[in-house]
Amino acid sequence: MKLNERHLMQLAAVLDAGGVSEGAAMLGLTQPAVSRSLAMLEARVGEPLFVKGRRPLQATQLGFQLAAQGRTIITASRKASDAVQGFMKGTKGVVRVGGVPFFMDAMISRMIGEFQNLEPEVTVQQSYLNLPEMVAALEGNQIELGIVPIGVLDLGPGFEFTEILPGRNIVACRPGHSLLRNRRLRAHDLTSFPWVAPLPGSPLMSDLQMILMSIGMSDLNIRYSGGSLMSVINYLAETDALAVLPFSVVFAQRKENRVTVLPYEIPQPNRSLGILRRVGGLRAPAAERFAAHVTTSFENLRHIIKRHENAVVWGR
Amino acid sequence: MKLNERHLMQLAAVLDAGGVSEGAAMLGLTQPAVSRSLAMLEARVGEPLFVKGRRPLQATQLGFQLAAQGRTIITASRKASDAVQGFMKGTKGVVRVGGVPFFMDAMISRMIGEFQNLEPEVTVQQSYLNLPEMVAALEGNQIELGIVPIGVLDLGPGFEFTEILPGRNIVACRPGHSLLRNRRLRAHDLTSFPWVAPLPGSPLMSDLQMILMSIGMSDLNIRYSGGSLMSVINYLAETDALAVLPFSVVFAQRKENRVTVLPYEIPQPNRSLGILRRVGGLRAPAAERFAAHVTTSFENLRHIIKRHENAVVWGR
DNA sequence: TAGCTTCATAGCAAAATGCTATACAAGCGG
DNA sequence: CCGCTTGTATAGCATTTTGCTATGAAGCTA
Repeated sequence: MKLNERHLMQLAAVLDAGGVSEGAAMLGLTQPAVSRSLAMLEARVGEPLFVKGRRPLQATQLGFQLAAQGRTIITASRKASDAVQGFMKGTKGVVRVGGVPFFMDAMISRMIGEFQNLEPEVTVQQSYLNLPEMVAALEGNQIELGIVPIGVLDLGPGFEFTEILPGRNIVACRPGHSLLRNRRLRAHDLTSFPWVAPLPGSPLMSDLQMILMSIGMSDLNIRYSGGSLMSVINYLAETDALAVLPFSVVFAQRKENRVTVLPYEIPQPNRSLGILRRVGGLRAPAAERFAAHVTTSFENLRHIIKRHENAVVWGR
Repeated sequence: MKLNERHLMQLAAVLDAGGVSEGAAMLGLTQPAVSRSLAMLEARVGEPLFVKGRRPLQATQLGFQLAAQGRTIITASRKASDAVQGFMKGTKGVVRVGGVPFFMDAMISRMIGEFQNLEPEVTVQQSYLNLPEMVAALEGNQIELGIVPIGVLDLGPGFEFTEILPGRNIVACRPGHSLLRNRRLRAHDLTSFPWVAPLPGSPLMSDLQMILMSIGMSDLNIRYSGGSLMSVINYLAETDALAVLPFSVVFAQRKENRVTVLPYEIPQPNRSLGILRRVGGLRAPAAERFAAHVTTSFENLRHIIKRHENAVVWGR
């Protein structure tokens, strides 16, 4: 007993509007069209849906039950239309963002929150990815956007990279660390403390290698590795350990005052944080909106950093 | 932007089945039919719903969102079909029962419970009506069944009355009432106690008038009136008041032992409790089932009463 | 009972839907 | 890398459905 969904919708409209003519008008149809639909539905069902010879129109119990389903069909249909509208305007839908863990935790998660204060109907699915997986995920349409630091731009065609912040790493430690009292730090000062290692495969890991070389040490005393940003910060706050972190990540934590910058010059990576996406990919207006939001947020952040640095010699 | 609901359903089926051909099969259609539907939907939406040139078929985010709506449409449609099936078998739907208050409270409410243990998907809407309103409600299709005591069967055509229990009233009082100790009660013994009056307009009210006449008193000492069955029983249990009640109603309360029958013969009404319904009315299989259940329940009750009376001279 | 309003039916044109047959494209194994 | 397999898109056609206008029938109200 398969019923015609259109008929169910018309039934619902008629009951809600209180008459065939009104229901037809509500759907933008003529009265005879709806009248026939009801007759066909009734014939299909084999039971009366209306009490005959009654004005104003009165539905049977079965009529009410079917109308209830018709109503949910109407609702679903309108939701579908709304989803399309919202998708095109970028005010609805799902944005899947992959990113390197520390930046996601330190900055992007906040920006997602800000963004959703403006666009509450956009859902964001965050995932943690480093460059290789990110490229694969973009190509496989698993994510719309990637947040990643990239050096040489040799990703081939089909990808677009929007720079949002120049890469700049620092050595981080807890406030009150004994090294902060030294006027001029030497390399061997740093090697006498334990270090936190970033995740293997992350850009920071190769940066740590660079520092190692510049310091001239073949290996550091690494006692902790694998933690997320919160873990690392918690760890740094409790110990005298040192870690290589992006400056902006530490800057974003300035209000909490749990980590600070050790004034020691380290070699800087030739790399920028940016938004990676497919250029030939599918339209995803909500993702574009989010990308724009992230871009302007970082633009603002850059100014804030500059003002901050002018005001105080931060980290000393 | 009005989308075709059928297309949305097909989209959902295709995504759930994992392919156009499988989705088509699931809906009992051919692959080209569904393929074209998807193309039309995509054209209407103006955005791709599938990632092109990918096998296995991969939907876009928008495709997923629309499919979700399609899925609810499919569900609603199936629910509508189920509602029809259930209606015809009498296993689904709404039964609206009107009845005289005391019988509804004493017996029918229990039977509704029993019935729904067998037919959990039938909803029952109970209302309290006396005969005139009940006839109007049946004619106006506000209720399917009425439970009412009727004397002369002059309801005109279009109504059907199924007798379920002969009318038999008794005088009720609390167990331990002083009158129960009297061997032979006289009329004036009863008039020296206060009485509970039934609701005005109820059959019991006219029965009370009859008793009044048989006792030869022009008025009784009425101190309480208007209560539902529970109120009346609570009242009787607390006082030495007397009340005219249908025997079966008191019998139904025998386990609680809060009211009992005073062994005094009163004139019996020429009236039977029964189920009233429209004969030319709409089919209502669930209501028929319920009516059958009530009928057999009362049939059983009649036997139980008989056995009970054989075993003990009840009420003394 | 007359008149008004509202629903049902008739008849027709246009669109949508379904089918079969066939062309096309993506993955896969040799 | 080529052909094979599998699955999707397109073509063409018959049928059904859907929409409209015009008109008839039926309740309600005065």
